[in-house]
Amino acid sequence: MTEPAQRIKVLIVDDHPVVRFGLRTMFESETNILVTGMAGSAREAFAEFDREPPDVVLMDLRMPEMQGTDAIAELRRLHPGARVLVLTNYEGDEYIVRALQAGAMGYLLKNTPQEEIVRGVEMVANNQRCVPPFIAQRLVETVGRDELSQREIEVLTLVAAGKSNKEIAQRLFISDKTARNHVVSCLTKLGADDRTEAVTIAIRRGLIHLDE
Amino acid sequence: MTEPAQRIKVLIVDDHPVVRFGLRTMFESETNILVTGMAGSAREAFAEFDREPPDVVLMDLRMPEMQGTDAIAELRRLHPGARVLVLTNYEGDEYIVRALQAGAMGYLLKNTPQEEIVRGVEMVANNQRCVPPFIAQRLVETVGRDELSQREIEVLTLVAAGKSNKEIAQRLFISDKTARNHVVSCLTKLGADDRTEAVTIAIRRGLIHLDE
DNA sequence: AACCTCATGGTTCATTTGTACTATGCGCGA
DNA sequence: TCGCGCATAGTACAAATGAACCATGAGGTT
Repeated sequence: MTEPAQRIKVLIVDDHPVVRFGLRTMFESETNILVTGMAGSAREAFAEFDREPPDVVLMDLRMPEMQGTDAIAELRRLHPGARVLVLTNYEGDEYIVRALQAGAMGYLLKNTPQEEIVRGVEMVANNQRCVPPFIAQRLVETVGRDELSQREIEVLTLVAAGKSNKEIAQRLFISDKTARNHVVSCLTKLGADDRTEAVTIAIRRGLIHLDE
Repeated sequence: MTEPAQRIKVLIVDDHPVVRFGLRTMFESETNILVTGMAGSAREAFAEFDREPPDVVLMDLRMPEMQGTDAIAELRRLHPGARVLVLTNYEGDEYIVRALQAGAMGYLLKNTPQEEIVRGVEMVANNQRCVPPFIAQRLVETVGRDELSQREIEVLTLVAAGKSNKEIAQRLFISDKTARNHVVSCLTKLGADDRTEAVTIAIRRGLIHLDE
C-alpha cells in the first residue's frame, strides 16, 4: 500500500518555464513518480488533464488568465476526484485558505527542499493531506477571524489607492458616511489602528493586491 | 568571436531548489553553456566563485541572510571582473535600479522563456548588457525621480505599520512636527495623495517591505 | 564663499479621519 | 418568526492629517 505498483502520474502546472523544468528534473530521479504532463496556464492544464488524467496535479497559484484558486475549483468541478497539491510562493493566509477551500489537498512553498516536495506528492497520491507546520500555523491563525465582506474589500482597495472616504463614496455611489462605516469595519475586523495599517495587513494576508 | 571555443561557465545562485534544478536542466541542453556551480545563498556563492570562477553568475535577488543587491556589490568588490545576470521575480523599480547600480549586467524576470534566458547568459558572457524592454521601461521611469532619504524611508516604514505622526516622533526621538514634515516629503516625492497611497507606492517600487 | 540637501522644529488652518453611537431594510438560516 | 450580518445613512465630537508656509544648523559640492 505504501509502495504503489504503478508510478504516480503527475501533471505540472506553472507559468514559469524554469520551474516546470526544475520539477520535471526533480521527479526524473524518483522511481515512483512519472511526470505525464506540463502546462503553463489553467486552460492548458484542463486539456492536459483530459489527455492523460494524472494522480496528482502540482500547481502554482499565480498564473495568467485564471487565478489559481479558481482553477482548482474548476478542475475539481470537472473532475471531482482530482487531487491537487499547491506549490507556490505565497504565504498570505488568504491564499492558503482559499486554495484548501477550493479543494487542494496540500500547500507547499516553492523554497521547499526536493525530498519534501516528493514526499508531498506521495502523500497526496495516497489521499493524505500535505500541509506543513508553517502553513498549518498560518491556517489556525485564521480560524474565528472575521473576514471582510466583498464591499469592504472593494472599499479597502480604494483606500489603498489613496482615495479619501468622500472619493470612495462617489466612486461607489454611496454616502460618504457609509464609506466611512465600511472603512471602520475594516479597521475593526483587521485589528488595524488606521486605514494605512489596514491596507498593509490586507496586502500581507492576500486580501487585496497592488498590481493592476 | 561570437562562437567561443570554451563553453560559458555559469554559477547559479538561488535559494529555491526547484529553480536551481530548472536552470541546470535548461542549460544541459545547451552546447555552449556549462553549469560549474550552484549555491543557495550569498555565502555559498562566494565560496563557489572561489572554487571555480564562472564567466557568468546567474542569481536571484531574494535570498536568506544577505540581500541580493548587497551580494552583487560584495561579489564585485571581491572579484571586479565578475559578470552578474539577475534572474528574479521582482519588478519593483528599486530592485532594478539597485541591482544595476551594484554592478549587474542584466536583469531578467523568472517567467522568461528558456531561449531568452540562454541568450541573456550569452550576452552577459560577451560583456553585453541584457535588460529587456519591459525592464528598461521601468528604469527610464525612475530617471529624474526624487528618491526618498534614509530618514524618510524609516518614517514611511512606521507609517506602513499604522503609526501616527506622534508615535513615529516618539519612536525616532524627534518632534512630531518633524515626523510630519518627513511624511509630507514622502507624499511630495512619491506623488501620493495621502499617507496610505504613499505606502502602497513605496511597496510597489520596492522601497519598503511588509515582512519582518 | 555660495550653494544645496537633509534633518530638525515651528505656526496656522481647513479638511479628514476615527470613535461612538443610532437606525432602517434586506436576506438568510435557525 | 426571530435573530444575525450586511449595506445603507445619519449625528456629534475629538484627534489626526495635510497644505502652506518659515527657519536653522550640519554636511556636503562647486
